[in-house]
Amino acid sequence: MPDPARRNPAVHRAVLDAAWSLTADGGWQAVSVDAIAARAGVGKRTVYRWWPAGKAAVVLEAFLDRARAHPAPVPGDGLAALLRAHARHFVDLYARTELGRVLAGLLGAAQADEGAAAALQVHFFEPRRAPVRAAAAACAELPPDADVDLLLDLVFAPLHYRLLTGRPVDHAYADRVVASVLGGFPGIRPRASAGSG
Amino acid sequence: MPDPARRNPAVHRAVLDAAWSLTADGGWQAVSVDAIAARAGVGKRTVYRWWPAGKAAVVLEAFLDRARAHPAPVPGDGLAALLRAHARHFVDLYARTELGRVLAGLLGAAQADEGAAAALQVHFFEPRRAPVRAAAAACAELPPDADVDLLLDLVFAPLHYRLLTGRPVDHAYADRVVASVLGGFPGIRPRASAGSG
Amino acid sequence: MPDPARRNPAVHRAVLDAAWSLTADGGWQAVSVDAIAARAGVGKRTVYRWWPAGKAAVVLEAFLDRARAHPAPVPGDGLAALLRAHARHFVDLYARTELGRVLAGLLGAAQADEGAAAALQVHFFEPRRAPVRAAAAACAELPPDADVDLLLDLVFAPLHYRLLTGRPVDHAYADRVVASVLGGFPGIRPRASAGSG
Amino acid sequence: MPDPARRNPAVHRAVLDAAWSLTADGGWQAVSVDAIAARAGVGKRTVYRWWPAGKAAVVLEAFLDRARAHPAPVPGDGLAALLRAHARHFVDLYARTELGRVLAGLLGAAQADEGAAAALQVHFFEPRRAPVRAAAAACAELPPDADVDLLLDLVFAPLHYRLLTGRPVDHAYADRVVASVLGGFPGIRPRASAGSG
DNA sequence: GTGTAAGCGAGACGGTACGTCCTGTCTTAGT
DNA sequence: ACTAAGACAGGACGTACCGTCTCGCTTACAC
Repeated sequence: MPDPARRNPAVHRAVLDAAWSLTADGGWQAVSVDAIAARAGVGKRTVYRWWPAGKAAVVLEAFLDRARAHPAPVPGDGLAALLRAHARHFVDLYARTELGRVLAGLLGAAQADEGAAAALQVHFFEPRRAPVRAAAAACAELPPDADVDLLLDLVFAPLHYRLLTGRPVDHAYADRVVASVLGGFPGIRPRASAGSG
Repeated sequence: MPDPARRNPAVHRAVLDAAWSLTADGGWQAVSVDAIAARAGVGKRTVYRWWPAGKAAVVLEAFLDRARAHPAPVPGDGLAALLRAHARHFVDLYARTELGRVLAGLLGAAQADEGAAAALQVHFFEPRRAPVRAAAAACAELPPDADVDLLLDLVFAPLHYRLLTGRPVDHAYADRVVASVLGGFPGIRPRASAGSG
Repeated sequence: MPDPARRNPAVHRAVLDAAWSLTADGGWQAVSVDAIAARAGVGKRTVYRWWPAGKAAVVLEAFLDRARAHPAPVPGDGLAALLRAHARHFVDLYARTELGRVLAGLLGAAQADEGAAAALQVHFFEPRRAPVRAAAAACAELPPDADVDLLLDLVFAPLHYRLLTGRPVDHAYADRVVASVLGGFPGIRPRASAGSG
Repeated sequence: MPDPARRNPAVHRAVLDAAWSLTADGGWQAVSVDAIAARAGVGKRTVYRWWPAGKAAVVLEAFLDRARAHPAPVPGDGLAALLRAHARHFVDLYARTELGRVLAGLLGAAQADEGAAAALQVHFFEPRRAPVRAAAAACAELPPDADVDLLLDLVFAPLHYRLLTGRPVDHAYADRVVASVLGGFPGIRPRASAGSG
């Protein structure tokens, strides 16, 4: 375990930039530790020193680095506005930029790599969910015993799901998801029950 | 393109079985065309003859083959019962058997492999969604202009989402998802609007 | 252990030629399995398949291959002529061509590599010594109990020694070595012994 | 070029000892500058400061250091006694201790490293030959125009040759070499010449 | 029947990437 | 200044898979 204080920041930057530009150029499968090192003008050893888990770890950090540039929205009042704002933010980030394909690639790699899965959970999913969860829990519209995690799943899962299955996602879709989750699927008519006579 | 009539069914079986047993033994990353061929006692050439797209195609077919053994449920009356039955069926299949990790692996691979993504869409997702979509559309509770695809996303996305992020899924979760989607997230109180004074 | 019958002779040739040309261009330290494979237009795996011991084995075979082009001399009559012919042949081969530096490199590598040492012994030294030993033993000038191996050492060791210590070797030197070994170092005068009075 | 006066003698010793113990433990190929520095508790930089030529230079010095502990013999009278004493001394040093394998390793490395070759020549071969050459030249048995260098080659080359080719060397062998060189290979009978009828 | 065109087992092949190791230079702190 | 520690670029190592290919052997359909 090397001493982070001795890390050369220029090298750190160069590696992340190289990883990012490779990803942007040719997608997830164009990235390799060899290619990253070559493009960064860095020895492979150096990459493995700081990212022992290999390419997934590097790309994850480059991805988080880029995602940081898009701060979470400051929603208006109320639960609906909160969820809508975050859902639209997701769309802006991951359906409109290369970040979406990278996130998909990372989630894909995580399916075959326990370490990548854990890192993704710790450094991406949890940090994104936590503030939304807290803000939602603070909304007066939610009862105190509400399962906020379920609520977040209901809103964000469809967005991820469409991203991973290659189907389009836009603001309108995000809005309809939020509306359905909060108010129930629109237009449902109570079933003419057997005992209604 | 080889002549399917001349295909040796024993070879076909052996390859699928080998692929499946490798997956079961060591997970997605333990599978390789080399390993499949070796375990099946088959030439690599033969694998590529019938599955030109490589390991993802073989594992997909083996997966579908296994999944076929679990027929879809025959739900009772009504939209809620329909969705609940299918959601629970998903849980039974993919959270309680090795099929879940394999589906995750396939979805993962699909993120870096256009062909795998298409095959998964055509041979797995669509065939599973179609009957549910039809049955749902036939329910009197749904208005004729309802976006049934959105409804299916709302129900199935959370299940896939938790599968892919390695979190547990069970019948209770499935039930709550269905209930929330149909009736709205439980316990929501209308917001004391700004103009209520 | 791969089946030699399935070996592609063109590949075999290409690898040996590549190894040889690399050696000729830049000396022993310019050779690497990577470089051989690249110059031969061959996968590294292929090199390791047929020469599992790596670069030393390849260069040894390339070396033997080249050396084969220079058949041993057919000496005239007598032990002196025999040894002189072979000593001069050594000079012609190893002091006048690139073969000398390569032999030195191989012997050098053998000092740190048991396998290389054994291969060199079996495929180079022994096959060269055997015919000379036999021919020498057949000479009437040698008594039947003569230590022919010692004789060969006395003649060939100085040639190798000078090669390995980077000093020049020529026909004159070879001739003087042979003459000294057969007739005694020239010009020695018996010592005026202490007890000769 | 650093100032030798500022050299820390403890460091010097530690490096030589580390190099030697590594060599003893695992042979030539177990030695690396990294390993030397680590075992000596010294920075790599320090090693390269005082031995810019790297591992060969360090091991050479450690080797010379050890060899110094075995002073050359004080032979009795006469050329034969002189050469025999030095030949036996060689055997004692290099065939009976780890020094032999190290010398072989150094000679091996010298084949691929001009600097090592020169250092070996200057610091090992020449200093060893010079006194023997002088003592031999002073022997009354040798004519004034004798090629003493050839004589030394004839005696020492076979010893080195067997060392480098991994064959055994002992006092008896050394003695026979010396006897053959001085008196001619034993038992040679003049050839029955063609014109002897 | 017999040829002739597949399927097939086996595995060599050119390649790309992996993760480790060593070299020799350079940087940072500590003395 | 010399040192310990170790980051760094570079590049070789030997391995694993990939997807293509070339062999013989055996099927089985066509003539």
